[in-house]
Amino acid sequence: MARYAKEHKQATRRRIVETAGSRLKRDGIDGSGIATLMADAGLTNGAFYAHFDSKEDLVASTVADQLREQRERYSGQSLEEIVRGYLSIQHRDDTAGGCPSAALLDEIARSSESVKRAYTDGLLAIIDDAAARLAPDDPQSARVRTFGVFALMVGTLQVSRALADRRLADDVLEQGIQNALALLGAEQRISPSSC
Amino acid sequence: MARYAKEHKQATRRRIVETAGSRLKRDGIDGSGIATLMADAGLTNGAFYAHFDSKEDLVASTVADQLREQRERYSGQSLEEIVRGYLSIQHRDDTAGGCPSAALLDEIARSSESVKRAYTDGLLAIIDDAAARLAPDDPQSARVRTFGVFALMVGTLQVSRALADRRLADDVLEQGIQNALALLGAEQRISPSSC
DNA sequence: TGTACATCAGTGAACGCGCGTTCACTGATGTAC
DNA sequence: TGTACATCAGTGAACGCGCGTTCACTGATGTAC
Repeated sequence: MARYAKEHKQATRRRIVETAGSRLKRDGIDGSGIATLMADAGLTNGAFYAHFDSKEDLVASTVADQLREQRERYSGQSLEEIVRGYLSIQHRDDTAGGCPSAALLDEIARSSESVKRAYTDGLLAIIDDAAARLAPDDPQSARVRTFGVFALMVGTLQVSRALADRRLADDVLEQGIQNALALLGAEQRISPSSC
Repeated sequence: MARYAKEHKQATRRRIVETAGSRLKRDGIDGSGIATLMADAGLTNGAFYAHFDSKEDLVASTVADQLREQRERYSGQSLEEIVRGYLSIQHRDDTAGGCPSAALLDEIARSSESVKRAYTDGLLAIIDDAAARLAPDDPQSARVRTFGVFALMVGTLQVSRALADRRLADDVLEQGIQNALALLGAEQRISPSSC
């Protein structure tokens, strides 16, 4: 009945979403056209609408996929490793392969509700993972504090990327590591021994 | 000799730069066309190139102007007032009238060297003002620490803007205020009394 | 004071191009006989 | 085993539109006589 293995189309869709991840992070949402996104996946523009309702639909799917990938990456690392990797020079210099928040956050803020919803849901999963590790007894209370540390890391990476002075940009990253670890340390101190 | 008062053209240029500030922050760099930017200033697209070499030239000028305006705004406020104003719900909900870093940072990071240079220079002036207040005896040493607090505020505002859940977005802002004040406090403690 | 003129800020149409989206089609596939 | 066929993932040209940029022009201005 099925002329192609039923995984075929799904695999193509997954390939589009994955290559779109790099392209969107490198060139931005407004800076990436459908034809380019499809060419990255080895296809032509016409096939796009067999997989997605609209560009917005692809962006929402890609944002969700990127955050899922980030979440998996973090699951094998300690919180300190996450901070040091996130605020590393390699990550700063690899926008296309890095954190979708740092690459796209202000475009996501300007996007439709569906993109923001995909972003919120995907980010909450990451934050709740980290919060559970930070305060195993009461992860709910650690959620907002974890958001705070995450926001600090995102802002630091973005500032470092936007500075034209490389040495200054490197110093800002290093300062960000210290700030993030200080905030994490302050919060970890809360459960074992207050004051 | 001069058919128009010599301030005339400069005033028009200033008007374009000012109205472009709001438009760029609202719709992004890639999201704002020349014709729209000129219409905002009450002009038509053709006059653009009498004032600027290119769109990039306008963007660099606008980024510099926006940071100059921000700097003036902050000069009349205490550091704590700046933090509370920056991470307020009003600022979060007024992208067009707010901080250019929070609105444009990842597009600036993708921009040409000249835009990044304008951003770096404009931001350094703001940071050095704050560093001088934080550590009057040795502002140079406080520069990078001030960058750290600034980056935390930018990231927090951006995350708050991108979240689809308003209550969560408000909580993130509040947490950001506490984090920023904690980092400022920790640093102020350094000069008066260590430990 | 009144008229002719040079200046130049701003107009608006046009350039080639890429955008998001649509659609008639192609051609490789697995199935049916 | 070999041929005819239905399926449908993917093609590529086309749609109207807005992009950044160029340019021949208009028309209000202040100056010169």
